Amino acid sequence: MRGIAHLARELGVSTATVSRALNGNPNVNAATRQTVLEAAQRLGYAANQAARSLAQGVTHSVGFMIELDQESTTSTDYFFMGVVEGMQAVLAAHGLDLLVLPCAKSQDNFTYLQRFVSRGAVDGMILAETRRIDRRIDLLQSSGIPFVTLGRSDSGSGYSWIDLDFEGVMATAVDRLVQGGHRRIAVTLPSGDANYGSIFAEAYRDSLARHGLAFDEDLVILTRRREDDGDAVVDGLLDRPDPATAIILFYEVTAIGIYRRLAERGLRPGRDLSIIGFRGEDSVRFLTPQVTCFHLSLPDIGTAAARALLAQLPLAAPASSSGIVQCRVPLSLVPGESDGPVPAGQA
Amino acid sequence: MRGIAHLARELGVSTATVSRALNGNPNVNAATRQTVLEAAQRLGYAANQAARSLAQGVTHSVGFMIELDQESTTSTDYFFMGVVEGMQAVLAAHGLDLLVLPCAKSQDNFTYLQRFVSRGAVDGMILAETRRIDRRIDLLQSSGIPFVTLGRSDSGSGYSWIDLDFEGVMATAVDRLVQGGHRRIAVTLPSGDANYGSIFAEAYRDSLARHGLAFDEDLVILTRRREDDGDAVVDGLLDRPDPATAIILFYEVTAIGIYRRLAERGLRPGRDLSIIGFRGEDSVRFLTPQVTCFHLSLPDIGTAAARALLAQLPLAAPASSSGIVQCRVPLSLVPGESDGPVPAGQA
DNA sequence: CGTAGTATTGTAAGCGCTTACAATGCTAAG
DNA sequence: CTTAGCATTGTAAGCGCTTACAATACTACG
Repeated sequence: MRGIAHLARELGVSTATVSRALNGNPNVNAATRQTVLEAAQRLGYAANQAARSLAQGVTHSVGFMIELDQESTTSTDYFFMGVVEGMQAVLAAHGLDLLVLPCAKSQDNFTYLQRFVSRGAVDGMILAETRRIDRRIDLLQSSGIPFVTLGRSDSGSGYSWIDLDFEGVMATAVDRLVQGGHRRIAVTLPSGDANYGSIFAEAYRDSLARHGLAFDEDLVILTRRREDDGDAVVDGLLDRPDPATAIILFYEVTAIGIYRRLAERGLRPGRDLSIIGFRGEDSVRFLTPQVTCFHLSLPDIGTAAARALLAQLPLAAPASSSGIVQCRVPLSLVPGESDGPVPAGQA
Repeated sequence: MRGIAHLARELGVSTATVSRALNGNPNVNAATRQTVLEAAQRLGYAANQAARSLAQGVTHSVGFMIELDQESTTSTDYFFMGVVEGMQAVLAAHGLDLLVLPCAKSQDNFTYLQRFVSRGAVDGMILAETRRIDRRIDLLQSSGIPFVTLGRSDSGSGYSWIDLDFEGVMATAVDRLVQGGHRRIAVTLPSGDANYGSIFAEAYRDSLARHGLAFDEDLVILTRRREDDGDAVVDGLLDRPDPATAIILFYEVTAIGIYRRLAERGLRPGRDLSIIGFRGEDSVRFLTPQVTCFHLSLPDIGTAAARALLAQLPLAAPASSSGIVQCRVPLSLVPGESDGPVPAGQA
């Protein structure tokens, strides 16, 4: 606690020797190192972080910037923990600390990020909830600090990102439904300005097009991440001359409301309306029939992001090509009974 | 980006003046300050964090240590974001940065904490998931760093903590049930070693005792935070000579499984089994009949913790008595229809 | 025995910023 | 006209650590 000088004096060596011993510098007598390490342990000494950073010009920590949104607080939550877990594991293995930096939705996320970056508080950054147009990316690129984003963006160019394979998910889902004879396939999209909303929407149109199905904007419904929205979805899709026979949910939790509403109307999921959820969530596990959905390992996202960042850090990176990683993490389909072929005699 | 010296040279003043201007030191000519601030803005200058910390001996940041647990990931969940939101708001208002520090369950949380503390990486600490015996508290106390815990512990003494008013919750719940004629009141408790489990259990026994009800350990059931456990709960409580007529749930999500199982047995929540949940959770909102439960503002917990910490920091703390805050945040009962009087003709 | 070469340690110069203290230029009182 | 007193600015000494470079002590060799 009293600094390296204290420890050095105690041992009768110079601070340089202590520093070298502690940092694994090879130019130290093995015996000396041993002594120093023991003494450090005994006296509970740990190098002052600020001093180290200042002297080395490196912080040994990376930031993960997340946004706090009172509204969708519970949604980010689950996603968050799993991802952080993966990141933490990888970074820790490389001697890096992960600092989760929460930015209130109410404050300017650009300024918030800028503070940490320009102050040199972290060696690298990971961003979440990327927007289609996201100034933060330009900021990071121009500042030259290594970074990775969770989610693609149209801003910046040639930077590393990790994203979900929304295209693959959508293609698989639509293929499956079309296979079952569905031609009126609806979709729910997230309200909000994160880029994944747009991507999911595009993938939807593309997939329909591939099968020669017309796009009908009446089959597109914006939802929040709440079960309540199910009523509107069901009534909106079925009470029309050309009702939808299937729906793909961005927020799987919507299934709860849909199931309830269907039950009220005496209808059954998988027969009267085929439902495919996007991302297997605990809160939907108990529904009967089981929701057909796509699964995903949250920690894997985190490790992927962390690795992508490591590739850019001046650590043991053996000149790994460009160092840029752009990866769409695939999700696997977990068949349930919430979807099925169009009943004979229906459109 | 190029340091305060660069800025100073650019302006033809000394670094001291620049520093003073930037830090709001009153001994600077107003005009000079203006010039400096403008130049800093224009050149995108921001003081190096490490250098500041080293010179000032203060980091202007506080850590919030959380534990990542793949298993119970969903438990910490929902809790996290809301609480962080409150903390962040209060701390930011005082010019402090909040660093969320995730510790993998697999690694030693004591060592993890120690690193950040002894390195002087933060000015203060907030701990979550306090254990009944928690060495981290002793560590923090002996290190002298200001800290607050979310949850009580038997370790340490005279430190600040914020916790939920489990006692109040339990008393209210039991009172309400007894009022309805219940005398066989069961409870579910969290498995795991966090202290709140023990506290909830004690409060349960105390409340029963207050009403002269005997404690029966058969009425105590350990659950995880999953809806599945409902089956065991229902069958275990009802299939016995002296069945329980009511149950208080630590994890409200258990209600989902209970409802399902009751339905399978042709029974109805609120009539055949009274249910009171502990903490209103989104995932249970959709159940019918609505679960009677206790509500809580997550951000309030966060702000309370942050304030308790601020009281210990050498900021604008006007000698606030001892600076120690120990507070049990009350929860409000939100009546639903999942509980009711014991039907006539029953035990 | 002298010397180049190697292993180990010490010396001291920063890293970029803050801040006590000294210095300067004024203003206003004597 | 002098000088005490205030406002403003500059000078320079660290903060605790790392690291280039110098110094020292050995070892092995010719």
